[in-house]
Amino acid sequence: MLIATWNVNSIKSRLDLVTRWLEEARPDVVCLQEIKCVDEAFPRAEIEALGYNVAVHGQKTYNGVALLSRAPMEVESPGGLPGDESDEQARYIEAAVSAGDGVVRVGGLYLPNGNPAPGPKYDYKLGWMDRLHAHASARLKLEEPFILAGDYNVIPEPRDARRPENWVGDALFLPETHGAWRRLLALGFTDALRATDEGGDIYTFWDYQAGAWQKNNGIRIDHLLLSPQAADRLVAVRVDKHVRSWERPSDHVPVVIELAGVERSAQSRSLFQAAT
DNA sequence: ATGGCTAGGCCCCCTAGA
Repeated sequence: MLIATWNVNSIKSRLDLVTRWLEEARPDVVCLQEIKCVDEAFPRAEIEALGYNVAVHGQKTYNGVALLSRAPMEVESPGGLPGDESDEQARYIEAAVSAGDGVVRVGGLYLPNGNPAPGPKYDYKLGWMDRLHAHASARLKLEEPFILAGDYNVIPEPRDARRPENWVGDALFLPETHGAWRRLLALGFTDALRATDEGGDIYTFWDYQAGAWQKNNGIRIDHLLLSPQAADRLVAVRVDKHVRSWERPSDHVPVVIELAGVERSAQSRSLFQAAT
């Protein structure tokens, strides 16, 4: 079973690339972030035509998340991250996806950027991370395969940036951000990429500006965190870096994991096969 | 990054991103 996350930076501007990548990668479940549209404006029919069920938690202009699944899914309603009824930003969606004779729970998230820090936006980021911690802790008690995937806007360590010195003082790299990230992992999550590759120079975002892509001046901020039951089944992780070189790309690229012991849909394929 | 792109909005200049 292939599960992916991708910040597409507007689904309307990126629809052609998204369909191209879905046909190429054939993931079973996809978490999309920054769709930047209301639910009604999501290009549902075009995605469904590729064999996906679609669940959307959007808003006008900013943010917005969606889940795509080949298998039937039961979506948590209403969307949004629990813990603050007054929060109107569309940044979290969760569903239980049927997988063989079992279920895989997937939470798709778009964690606030938080800049400039300090300030109200950074306070919102830290508050959001506190709420994510509380929600994740409750979900882990279910002892299910659970994947929290998305754009975390967190550079976990210096090796996750080509130029870490550029990020000192940034909301993505501040000590308080790192503390909240580590508390989340300490609940019992596994950072999927780090479970399979201890090296540096693995990035998921390259800025549009200043030739960042050409210089490989990237950062790793898109992550899949796995519950113990999911980590036990982790087979492989892949960053689809080549998508950044496509025409009119998102500034983020897809990250894909393969879980074993969960039946693959007939049309999906193994990461190992895809890599050859 | 002192912000060099990119996207959305009601839109010819602003906000936001990371």
